[in-house]
Amino acid sequence: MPELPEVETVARQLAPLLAGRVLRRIDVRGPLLEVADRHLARGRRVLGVTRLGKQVAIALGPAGRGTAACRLICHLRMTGRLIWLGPGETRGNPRHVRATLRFDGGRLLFIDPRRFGTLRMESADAPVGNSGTDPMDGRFTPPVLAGLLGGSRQGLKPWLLRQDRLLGIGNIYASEILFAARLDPRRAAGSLSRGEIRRMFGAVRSVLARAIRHCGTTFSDFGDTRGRPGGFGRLLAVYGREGLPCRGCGRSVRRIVQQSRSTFYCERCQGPRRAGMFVA
DNA sequence: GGGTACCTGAAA
DNA sequence: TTTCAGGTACCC
Repeated sequence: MPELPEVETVARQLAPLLAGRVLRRIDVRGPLLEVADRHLARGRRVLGVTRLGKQVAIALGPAGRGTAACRLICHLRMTGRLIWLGPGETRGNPRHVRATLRFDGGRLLFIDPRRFGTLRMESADAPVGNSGTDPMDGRFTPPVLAGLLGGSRQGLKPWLLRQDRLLGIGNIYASEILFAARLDPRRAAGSLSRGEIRRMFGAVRSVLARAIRHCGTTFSDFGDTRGRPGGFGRLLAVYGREGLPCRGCGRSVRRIVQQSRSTFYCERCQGPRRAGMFVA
């Protein structure tokens, strides 16, 4: 589930649950986190929980005099989930628990069936990886987007998945953003006009912001005792809607494959502009 | 650039 | 049984 809106939701929900708590111990199953790093985490207080790209960052204070602050970075990849359990609380017998972070007054379960997810410890001043621009950051503007698109000949949809350009966009929101921007996913990323870049900028912001407001597209709770999916799923315009009528024009939504991954779009709404073209 | 691999489970 | 899945590292 985790693209930017889902990870943002997780971080926002975790922040008030974890802030101020002391991390007592981390138990792992498998090679998720080195013994030395697990030891390093003990006894530290949580300063905050934020999103870094698609990752959840748990900032930890120093462990004593002369020690530096650090942070735990969790990447959920495809199937990772973070579930908070208060004192004595249980959730049946959860399968695929890869790590348990034990705090005063509760524990955080890292559940990940496919085991693609990662957990690592780094120093608080480590540079944020992959160097892409966060599209929800105020420094992201249409000229910045224009610079990132540069002269790229890559298709727009594969381009949107690149974490060294924009952070946090994945396969669902890439299709949704291009539908909102009325841009063909196969267009070369570097071929957009200034007006099209403005449209794309607006779509990136509005689609992600709306998905965040609806707590993402699908995922089970945590913090909340009931399993509750994100509310954005029913608002998807094209993703997962192959053959269904486009919400804009009614024509059936197409699915194509780009770089071995599904792309959904509407040929009419995202086709070449007709205005200004010669008519036969 | 694009294809494949990583791993498991759900759905076709 | 086969295919597909919200991510990304690594191969040519």
